[in-house]
Amino acid sequence: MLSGAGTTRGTSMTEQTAEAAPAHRYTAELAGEFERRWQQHWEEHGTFHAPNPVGALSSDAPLPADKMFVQDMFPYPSGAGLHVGHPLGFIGTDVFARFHRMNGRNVLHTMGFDAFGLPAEQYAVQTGQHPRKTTEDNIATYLRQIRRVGLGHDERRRISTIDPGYYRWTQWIFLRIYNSWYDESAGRARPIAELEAEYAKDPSWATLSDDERRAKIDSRRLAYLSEAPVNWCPGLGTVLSNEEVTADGRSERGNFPVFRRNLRQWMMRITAYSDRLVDDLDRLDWPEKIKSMQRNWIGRSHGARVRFASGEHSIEVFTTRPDTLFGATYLVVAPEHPLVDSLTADAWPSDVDDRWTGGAATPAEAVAAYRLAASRKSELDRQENKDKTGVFTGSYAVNPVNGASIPVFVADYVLMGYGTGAIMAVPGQDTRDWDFAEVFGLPIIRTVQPTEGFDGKAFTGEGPAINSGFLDGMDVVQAKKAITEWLAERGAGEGTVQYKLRDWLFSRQRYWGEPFPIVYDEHGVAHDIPVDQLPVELPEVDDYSPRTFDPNDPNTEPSPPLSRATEWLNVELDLGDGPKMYRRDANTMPNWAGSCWYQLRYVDPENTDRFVDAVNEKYWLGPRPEIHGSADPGGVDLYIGGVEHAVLHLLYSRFWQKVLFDLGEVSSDEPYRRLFNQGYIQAYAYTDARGVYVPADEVVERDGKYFWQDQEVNREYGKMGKSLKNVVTPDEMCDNYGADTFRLYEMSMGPLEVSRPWATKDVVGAQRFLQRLWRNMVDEETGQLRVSEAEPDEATLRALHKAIAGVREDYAEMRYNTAGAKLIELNNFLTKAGVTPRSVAEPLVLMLAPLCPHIAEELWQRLGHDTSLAHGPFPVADERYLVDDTVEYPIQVNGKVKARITVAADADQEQVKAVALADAKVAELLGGKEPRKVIVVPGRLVNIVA
RNA sequence: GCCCCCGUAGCCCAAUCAGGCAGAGGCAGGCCCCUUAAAAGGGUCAGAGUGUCGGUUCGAGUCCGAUCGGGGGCACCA
Repeated sequence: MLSGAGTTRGTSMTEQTAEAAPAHRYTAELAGEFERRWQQHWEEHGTFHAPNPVGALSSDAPLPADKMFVQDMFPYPSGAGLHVGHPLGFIGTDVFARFHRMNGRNVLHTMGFDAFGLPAEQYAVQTGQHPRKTTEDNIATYLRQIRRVGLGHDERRRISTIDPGYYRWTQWIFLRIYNSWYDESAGRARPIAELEAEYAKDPSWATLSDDERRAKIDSRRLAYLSEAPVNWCPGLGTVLSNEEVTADGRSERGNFPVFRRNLRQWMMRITAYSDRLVDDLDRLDWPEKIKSMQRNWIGRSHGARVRFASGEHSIEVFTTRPDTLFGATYLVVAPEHPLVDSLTADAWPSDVDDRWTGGAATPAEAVAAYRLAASRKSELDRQENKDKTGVFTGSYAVNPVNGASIPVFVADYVLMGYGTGAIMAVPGQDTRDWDFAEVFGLPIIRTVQPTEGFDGKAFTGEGPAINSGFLDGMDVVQAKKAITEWLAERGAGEGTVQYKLRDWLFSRQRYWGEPFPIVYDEHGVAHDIPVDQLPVELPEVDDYSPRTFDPNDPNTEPSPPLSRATEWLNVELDLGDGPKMYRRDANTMPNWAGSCWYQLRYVDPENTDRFVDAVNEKYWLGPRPEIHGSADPGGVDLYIGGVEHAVLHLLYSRFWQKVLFDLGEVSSDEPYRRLFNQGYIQAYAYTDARGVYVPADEVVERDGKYFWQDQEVNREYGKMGKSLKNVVTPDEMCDNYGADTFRLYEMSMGPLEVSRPWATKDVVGAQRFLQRLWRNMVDEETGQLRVSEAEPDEATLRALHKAIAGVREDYAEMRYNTAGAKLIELNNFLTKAGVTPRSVAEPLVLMLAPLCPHIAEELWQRLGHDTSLAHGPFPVADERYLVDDTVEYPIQVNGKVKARITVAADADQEQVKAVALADAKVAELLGGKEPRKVIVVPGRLVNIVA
């Protein structure tokens, strides 16, 4: 037994049962015995091997008529092992995969490991054990745990991102991206060589120096080095992507402060794909929640840039509401805006409002003080304190639409990182501007007629334009169009689209990641490693840690561990102009790199010539418009995982897929056609009076209160975790109940997408069902089969076919909880009947197989079949038994059920009505009067309105 | 502050898409059988009018509008 927690009682009870129970009862021991046997059988027979059309994994036998690619989100092999929450989605995909496999599909279902990552590296830093060793040990544990659950994986397709044979191709894809540029006019990525060829057509190209040409090319690459503000996290010793930084400016992992620093780092030009990443969401069968999170993150907004003259300068603002231009009563620029210094006037105007000066004698003093204060505010301060602050620059700008002179302010409610870092403030239609205008006593002009009865401040709704000259009377959409055209004609602005999405920071200062396939020459110029020299393998090092610093000290520099591996770092290579010394890139790729393309490697894991063979890729992942409609992007048929990767993995992966698609490397332009988010298994945890967690399995409930060792404890609801002392493991469940019981229980707890509390005491219900089903087919005393060869009666056939029809539909719709209930119902029918006809037992076993494959295989074999049921057949309902001869109608009088009648199923509405009115109880209630109305709902009920 | 999802027996959930008898299934509970005893055995019984208010309808758990409670996402993004 792996874990001692919570198993003492269970084990002794199991042993006791085993002693007392009939020899052939379906107990945890018996289940465990044949579960191990069937797991071995499947492995030895390659039961779940899905043949490829071509290559190493192809087969001589003809391919099945249809395919199905089912995938779980790439697990990280944590050292803590699995708890019962982890396999929930895995079982969900397994049931789906098994159902479709039984229906004759060629089903690809496997699982590999996203194995680079911080925990193994941190463990290595503490213990000196190589992260590869830690990771491989964890993978072995993980595989042992999932094997016990009976997942039908094609184990030939197991991959791991840390294998050089895998990350060779991760590096190869990086180079493909590096050697590409985005052609805006074509709307797709193209090889960088084609850009160079286009540049070369221009005679001036030849006049440029090598360095100038290189710089021009490099600035267009989809993977590029950039000296730009990045998220520097001293506590982790690495930089982070925007997606890895929480809204309050801390690292998602470790919760350390993150600072903006200018550093030279690798970036991925994901912004080139902003529009396609938004637009193509419409072509995906994904939960709306995830789509809206991605839309939100990309943050596309349509608007206009407008230029306001201020002295010799021009201040460009971005607005989504150009229609409100007549109501712009002041401008605001961000404290970091490059024009701030030149806009700052020498002296205040004589009539300056006291509120505008910040108490300073000159604008320069006021602005300097304000900028200093703003720079000291953390992201968190800026967010939490929404009181409007700012100072007047002393300058005025001209509103291009009416020539009005309006003051220019510096205020930190305008962010340099979005739009142009400057806004036109329209307090009448914007709450933030209204708040600011109130504090500073600025004029407010309404330019949209508020709806009647509106008594709020800023009006952000729709309405006709007012106080807006030639726009008056237009609705918002018309006015936007008209003013945008007006501005464009005068060169004062133009329509534009703005995004929140930023390029993806792609380098990390860690050891345990993919090295970059890049070297630098003596001039610091980057060169890519020739493809035939990949992979660039990680060197052995003595010290795995990056330098970490005081988490609160932003004035520190990243120092990656690979920069100390000097022998590896400095390398002699022949890159086409003879052997020369180069210096390797000491950064590694972020954890997300390996998971950006793993579905492609699952398809062709052993291919050494290509990352995936084109024929295999098209077969498993290609678009299938004939089935999914003309807009079908292709991709994995069902992808199940948690919602936490909504804007990380799922966005990055889509981006890589699109680049590879543009370059002609793959046939689908989306990686995951259908996405499904499973819920989480949650658990109760208990704390004592000191707030210390106590073992959850030792807590007892009395009168709605909870006690541990006779002291009352406080109940919390949430995650399962070691520190919360409430972990339940799949190993315990397999030991105490068997894997099939565990699978059935997890799938029966509720719909897959819903989070639910774990309740070990409820698991017995699933076991009892399997016990009864077993007993209906196998004699508990002798172990002999006890099915009847006699033909079942009509009622039994009706129960069977009703179950078949319902269960089939439930599996197809992933309603496993109701599928399980229907199987229990059918089994209860057999229990009551006291006899199990073979012609019912066999379909029942087959229908049980996706949920509980081991017991189903065992019974199938005992029923006399010598091949696995993994490939079906799955029963098909006979329509004959789905329609009843007679129907019982409840009779409502004024909406309340008062009587029941039974009529022939083919009776028409008039006949049903006649029988209903003739019913004695109904006649009595009507008292001889004519009903006002009689409603007959065919097959359902009759309602009489008296 | 804005947006999304969810509130059904003591508990987990069906029925909500397409309005038509509130119950498929499980846990816990009562009773009976089996057992020297026990149960993770067998059988059987009971239990809520669907968070609240209002509307539409012959008829509402289901549709619409409020409101309360829980969960999640976004948040000075112009």
